[in-house]
Amino acid sequence: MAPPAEDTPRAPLTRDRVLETALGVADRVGVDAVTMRRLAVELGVKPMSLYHHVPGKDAILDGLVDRVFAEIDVPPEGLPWKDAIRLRCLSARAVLRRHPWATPLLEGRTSPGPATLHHHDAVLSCLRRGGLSLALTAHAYAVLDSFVYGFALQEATLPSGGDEGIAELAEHMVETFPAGAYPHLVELATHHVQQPGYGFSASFEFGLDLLLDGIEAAAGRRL
Amino acid sequence: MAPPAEDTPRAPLTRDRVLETALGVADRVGVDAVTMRRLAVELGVKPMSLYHHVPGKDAILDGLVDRVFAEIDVPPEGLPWKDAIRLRCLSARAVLRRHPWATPLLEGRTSPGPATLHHHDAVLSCLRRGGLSLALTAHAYAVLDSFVYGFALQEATLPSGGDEGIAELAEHMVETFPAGAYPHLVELATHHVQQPGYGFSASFEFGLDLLLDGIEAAAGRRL
DNA sequence: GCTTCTGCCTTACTTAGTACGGCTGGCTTG
DNA sequence: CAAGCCAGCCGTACTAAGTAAGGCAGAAGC
Repeated sequence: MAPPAEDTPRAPLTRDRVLETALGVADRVGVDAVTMRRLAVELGVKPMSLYHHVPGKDAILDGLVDRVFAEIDVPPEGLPWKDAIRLRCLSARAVLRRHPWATPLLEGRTSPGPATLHHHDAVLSCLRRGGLSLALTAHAYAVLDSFVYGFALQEATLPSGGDEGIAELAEHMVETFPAGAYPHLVELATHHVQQPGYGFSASFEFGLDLLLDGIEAAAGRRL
Repeated sequence: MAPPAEDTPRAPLTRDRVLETALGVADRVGVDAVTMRRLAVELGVKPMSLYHHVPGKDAILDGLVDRVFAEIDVPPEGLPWKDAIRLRCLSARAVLRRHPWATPLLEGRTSPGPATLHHHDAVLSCLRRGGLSLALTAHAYAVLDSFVYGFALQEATLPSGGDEGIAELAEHMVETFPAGAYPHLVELATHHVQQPGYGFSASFEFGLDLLLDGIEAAAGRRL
């Protein structure tokens, strides 16, 4: 059937193929399914063979985080800092929506990879070249990161079905409340979340613009 | 030695005592040390006995999260919404600094406890009674939560030594960089973080006030 | 005094990460 | 061309952790 010269029983194991497989498993089944044994099966190999290419499971998770950072789009050159940062934040959130399992890993992982470091450096570069002082840059950096990760984290725990999924969840939760308890949660759940046109996502741009405008104003005051 | 009438070999096991012990272990050793076996030892009991008082480990983690929420201070009555929310956010962050292990647990846990729900309801109540529309309340809620959790999450992964600890970490990291790479990270680390008077914490109030002012302005525009 | 029930224990299974050493086939080297 | 070496993979086994199933003993009630 196949040409006998190259039946390639399988490609040789490499760190890269391990990470590739891990990313696939995480996207398809969830990050909890990323176990050494599972990866071994998917690669047609025995568990301990993985250790010849990665130091251990932590290194795999570190590698996954770095791959996710690498997916964040780089904005075109020449944009004003505010627009460039805005695009980066939007892209970061989009990436984290594609890989919801990744968000809890982002923080908490020590030893950032090259893509991670490069991303952070690029953000700082953009702010500084926009004329922000070092002190204000540090504030902006901390604040924007916090917001983007925090928001992504909330989205990651929400049901995957998007805004209708949220509405469904809200209905479920309200049903379990003791009657009369948490009136404002109930109000929000029934009169807002379950209304047509609701979108949790809209809050992201709302908050992001609040922060960006505020940073811009602070920059104008030479802070 | 001891009075024979009541040597109280040990208090009876209860869900509350289990949670109490778990909280202690998490604070002293970290949340990873909260294992069923460890809790059993601390309570002078065998592991499986715990299951007669809690359904499983997840329930214990849920309980811990709820206890943490319960520690958030309630602001005095009669404050303007902005001040009241500000105090709540500051208190929430302070609580999460006391229990750094808790931050990654907050989101991701399904089935929130009564203290958690009550806290959320109180925040919503405050915003609505401040005159914010339901839509703006939803935005404000999502945005503030994201920021507070995101910031706390960053703090949780930072070294516990406070701002000097950060400076030390920054120095360490810079040393591992290839020469010339990540110039802006290096600049930030050496010319800002390691300067006397630096405080990562200051960024929290910076960002919080940006958000609160922005929300207030939006409320003024009757959004 | 016997029953029942509550509270704790015993045993054992499952999943995961990973330490340690063995085997083998292809490439280097004489 | 043959011998050997080594990179890459495998087998075995240990540890830690969650938890399912049933047993036993002392206290409370009939």
